[in-house]
Amino acid sequence: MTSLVKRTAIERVRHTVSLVPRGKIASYGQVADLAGLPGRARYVGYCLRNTPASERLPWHRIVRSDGKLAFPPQSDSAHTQQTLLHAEGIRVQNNRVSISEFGWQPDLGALLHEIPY
DNA sequence: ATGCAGGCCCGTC
DNA sequence: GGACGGGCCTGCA
Repeated sequence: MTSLVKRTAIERVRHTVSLVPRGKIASYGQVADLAGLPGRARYVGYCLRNTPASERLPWHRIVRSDGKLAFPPQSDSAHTQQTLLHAEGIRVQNNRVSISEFGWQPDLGALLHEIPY
């Protein structure tokens, strides 16, 4: 299953996002770094926006570096994201989550096995 | 804490 | 080519 040939950037991004475990969150920049695309946080946002729901990516586990959700507080998307996070036991208050509490801290050694970048 | 200006890099027009 | 904007980030006021 662990294909070592995830070439295109968008596939790398999607793959990396898919590795974020339930109940944890990661930032756009973090995903970009892990995907071997340092400095391209915005690109990660672009990818998620353009990823069809059929991909079943845990897009809701991706937030800004300060823990805030990337959507306007009252938007449908923000509401959906909050609901999904809540369902995983992640508390969302004032449109933000606690990085220290829920931030994903991957084992880089193990990741090297998943993401050879 | 909150806001904003740059800077970043890619995709689209 | 050039211009513009984006589910961003960092630094500084």
